[in-house]
Amino acid sequence: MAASSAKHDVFQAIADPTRRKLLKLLSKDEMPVTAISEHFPISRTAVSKHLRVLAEAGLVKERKIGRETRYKLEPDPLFELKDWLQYFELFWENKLSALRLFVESDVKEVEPLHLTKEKSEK
Amino acid sequence: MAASSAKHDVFQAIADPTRRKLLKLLSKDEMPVTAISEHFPISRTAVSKHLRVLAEAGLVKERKIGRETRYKLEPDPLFELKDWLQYFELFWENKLSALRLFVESDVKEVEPLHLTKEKSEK
DNA sequence: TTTATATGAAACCAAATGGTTTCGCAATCA
DNA sequence: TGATTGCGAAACCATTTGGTTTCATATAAA
Repeated sequence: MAASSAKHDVFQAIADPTRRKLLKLLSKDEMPVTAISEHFPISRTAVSKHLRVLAEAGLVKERKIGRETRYKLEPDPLFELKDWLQYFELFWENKLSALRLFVESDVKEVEPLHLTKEKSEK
Repeated sequence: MAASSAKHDVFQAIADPTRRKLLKLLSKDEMPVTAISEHFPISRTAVSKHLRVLAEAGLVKERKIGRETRYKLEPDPLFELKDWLQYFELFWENKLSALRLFVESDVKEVEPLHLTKEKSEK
């Protein structure tokens, strides 16, 4: 199951900014194509093609209702991305550890990259 | 800082499987181009081009040593990806919550989105 | 039954992408 | 001083990508 065999994988699907915007939009509501396209400066057909790419990657699900097709987010495939990222998290954590050491050891300020705070530890 | 202005952003950089493999490889060691290319079925020049894309996205850092150029992973830009993902995590967590509720309350009409079978009844 | 709406399919196009081969140039080795 | 190695730049190529416009079809509304 979840045989993401298709020609479009998640990584490729989210590479395009329009498609990323589509995903956000469809996370809020299930929407028909025409309504969706109103949020974009490109043609309805172009949006439709993006939607197909997303569908092939399993990121949206379509449902026909009368003459319209409604699309909605299907977030599951993003797990793959999360998994992939996880591996690298290891490395930035190492960096953060190094940074923490550095900060603790004295010296001035170091623009904490991203961390809110926490890990004051000890 | 981190003004990811360049023409290649992280999302696009990781869209290509070869580049993803490159990132993993370079997470282990800093390596010169020729050594790197030995891990790939494509030409050294092609690898070099991929490396440039990654560099533009800030995902690798190059260092010249004598006649060779060594590349290593620079994981920071992946934060952007993580942030982006985080938004959607909300949704799959909701799904899990919904699922939990469903299972707990054993109602039938909810149409378990993705799970083909299992826990369909009680 | 006509007419209008919603959408996908097709054909087409320019630009980007992922490759290749050839070439030039610095840096090291004999 | 050559000769060799490591690498990027350039030119080139086929395919993919992100768009467009036009057309066909199914459903809904008059």
